[in-house]
Amino acid sequence: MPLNEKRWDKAFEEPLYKGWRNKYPFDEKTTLPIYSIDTPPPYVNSPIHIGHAVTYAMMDFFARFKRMTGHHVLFPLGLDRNGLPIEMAAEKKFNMGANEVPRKKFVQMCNQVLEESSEESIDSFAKLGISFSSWSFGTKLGDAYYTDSDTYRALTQATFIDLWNKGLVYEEKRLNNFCPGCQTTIADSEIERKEKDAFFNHVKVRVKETGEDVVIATTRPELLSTNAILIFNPTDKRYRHLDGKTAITPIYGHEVPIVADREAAKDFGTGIAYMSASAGDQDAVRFLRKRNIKAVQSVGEDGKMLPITGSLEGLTTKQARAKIIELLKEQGLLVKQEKIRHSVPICERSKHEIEFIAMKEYYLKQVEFKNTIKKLSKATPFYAPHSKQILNDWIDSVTMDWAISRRRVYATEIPLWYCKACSTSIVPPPGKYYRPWAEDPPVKACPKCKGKEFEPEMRVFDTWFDSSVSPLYILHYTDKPTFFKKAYPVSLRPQGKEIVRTWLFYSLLRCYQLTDQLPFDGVWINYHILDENGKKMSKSVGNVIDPHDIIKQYGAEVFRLWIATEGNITEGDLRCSSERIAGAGKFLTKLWNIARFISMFPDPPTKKPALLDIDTWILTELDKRIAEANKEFLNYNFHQPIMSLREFMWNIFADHYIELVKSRAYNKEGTFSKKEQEAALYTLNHVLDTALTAFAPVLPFITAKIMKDRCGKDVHEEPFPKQGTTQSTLSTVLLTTLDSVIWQAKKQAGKSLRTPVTIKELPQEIKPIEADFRAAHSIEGEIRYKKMKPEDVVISLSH
RNA sequence: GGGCCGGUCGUCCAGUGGUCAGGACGCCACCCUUACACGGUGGAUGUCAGCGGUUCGAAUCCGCUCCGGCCCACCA
Repeated sequence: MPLNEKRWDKAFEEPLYKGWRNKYPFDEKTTLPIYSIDTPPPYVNSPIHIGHAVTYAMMDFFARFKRMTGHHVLFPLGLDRNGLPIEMAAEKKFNMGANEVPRKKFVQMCNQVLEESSEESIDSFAKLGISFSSWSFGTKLGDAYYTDSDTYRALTQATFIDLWNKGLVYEEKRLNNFCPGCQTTIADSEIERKEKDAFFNHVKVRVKETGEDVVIATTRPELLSTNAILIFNPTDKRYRHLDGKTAITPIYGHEVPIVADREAAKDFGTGIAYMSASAGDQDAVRFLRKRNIKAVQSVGEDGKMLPITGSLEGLTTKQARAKIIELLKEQGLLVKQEKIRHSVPICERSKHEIEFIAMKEYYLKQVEFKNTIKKLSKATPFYAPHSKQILNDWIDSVTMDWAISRRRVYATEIPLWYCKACSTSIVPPPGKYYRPWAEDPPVKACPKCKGKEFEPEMRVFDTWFDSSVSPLYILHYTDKPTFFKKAYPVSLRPQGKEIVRTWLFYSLLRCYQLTDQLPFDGVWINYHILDENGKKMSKSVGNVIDPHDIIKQYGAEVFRLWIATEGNITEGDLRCSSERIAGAGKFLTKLWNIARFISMFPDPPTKKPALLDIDTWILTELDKRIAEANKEFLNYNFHQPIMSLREFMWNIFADHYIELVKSRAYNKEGTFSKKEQEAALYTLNHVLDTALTAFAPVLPFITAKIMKDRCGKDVHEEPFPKQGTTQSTLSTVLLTTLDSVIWQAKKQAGKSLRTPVTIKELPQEIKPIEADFRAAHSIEGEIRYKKMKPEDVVISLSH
């Protein structure tokens, strides 16, 4: 059946993607090998950005390819709805703090925000033609899921209970990263750094034994009350004589030791520094742990100074800093204030400066698993391989266990109660979703002291504690153990490089702790989409490209083709410009017209006819590309094979083969036999069908439409083409050069390409295809064949 | 300070030892040749960041340097 429309139109996409919405459900009873993708649930609160669009489209390449190679694909859609961003959105919307309203009310407020923002983001995915297993939210295998659903939270809690019972969780009071903005402890991985202006305050300190003054430099003078030690570098001659002496803390008069320590930098500040037991930064935290100095809190959980700081009590750290500077000035102890720029730790979400406060938190053991995770990392293939380094670097830098408890509201509750009488922890049985703050404990009396009064745990989990069990969630770890056993590990974990230290690391840790196995068969790491100038896209800069607009303007298919042709996102960042996306679309028109041309001829014979040499030649060329696609698609490399197929279709198949066999396909003058004509028709159709099938994972729309309109078949039900066995000896370079030489000769003479020519001698390789060649170039007269280069062919124009 | 990625025509990217270094977009010229002017044919444009080394031969391998981007560790 001939194609009617003159060119590909993005309007063709809508009925197609609508038709795919329920086309690829997951059947747990499948006998096919299972291929599962642990999709990264995007956060609902913000619309899908271009990076999501690109990476999800690529996951769709993988899913469609795997289906065509005989796999049953689990490709779930998930949305992440836990955590701070939702709380912050709710606080903003209702202009109320989370702590100002009853918990129940605040959870309702969060739910309302979620209600309003959830569905919109899915729309872009649908338009992109993503073949998710399901688009409806539910609890069946393959269903779309929310990370805050009761089922998901029940799984998170069940895994906590398991780890608790295995003795991998403990509670301890330690200096922790505390974000005054979020009012909660946060993990090291949630800390960013920011350059800030500050004053380096040079302060005199009296040495007790010698009576001399040394000058220390500090950016945090408000922590002087908890001064624990003065340090200088052992190689520093200026201070060597002070080793083992005693310093008297200014203002407070406490006596502290002076010691030599390698961590003191000779050339920084004055070379001698004080270390506060309340820790001014992460480095100090580590130092205190090393020297076994007991942490003393000087800043309260509300960010205000505690009584230990004397006259600073009740002030914020900022006010306290100003006040103590005044006090030091009054006493003549402030030598000078030097303006410096230094980096301070800030919370990656609220951007507040981190305070280090001693609080009791739950920890999950991870330090003792470092070597194990290193091994898991080693055993897991990464695409691209060099991305593994990001993970290994992070593993090496882990020095403390993971603080998993958070003092927030909209997240999975820690499922614990405590006996009021004897403080025994009450752990419920796994399998249900528990909200201790709203429910009674699972026991009537404390198993230890028979007490009947209980205190609920109010804290929640770090959201990565939820996300890190996504492989277990999508394969139904707890409720379908038989299926889980068959399908685990997940086939592929695709994710961004920026969450290697969180999502990937924690997933490996937790899934291993729970299952004693590698969670993934492979990890695919994507880099980022930058704007056309190579800058990171951000709302404040205003260089954000919305995938919605791209799809609206160019269509999803153009966008998908651009993704495959622009470069390789597993190798490095890619730049995105709408001009280049538009340029990619030209090939769709070309492909459409190739198909339209071929579709205008009568149907080819169903049985393969005897082919002419030139037919075998094009099949051989096609085979090379099919072989490459089969090999590279397996390694998640779509860029090269698609470029190569595109080049083949345009510059070899259309430009040379089609031009050369056109006359035979029409056979208007009866120059060719019916069999020969059929051979051309067969080859034209066969190449087209094969190429369309090979393009189908990347270009699902146009290939489906062409296939359907021409012969009623669904290209996505076809098996991926296998490499054929055709062997042709005809040289592609020779043939294309020769075409070119003749076209050029006609052009230079200002003649039409149909102008008859006489060519007395041609390279001998052309002899087997003489009839096609003669017809294509309108060659008249006798031709002799000999060994020669195509460039040396003499063309004489007949008229 | 450590790590990763990159530095190839005006622009964006391929190319990981072997003939004149490819493509796309853009540019120039000619052509509406009955699938396609979102096309065709042809053309211009590059000391492949720099220096040194390995090799018969290097954009490609090794070393150093410089320049971008990102991550980590950082300085009281």
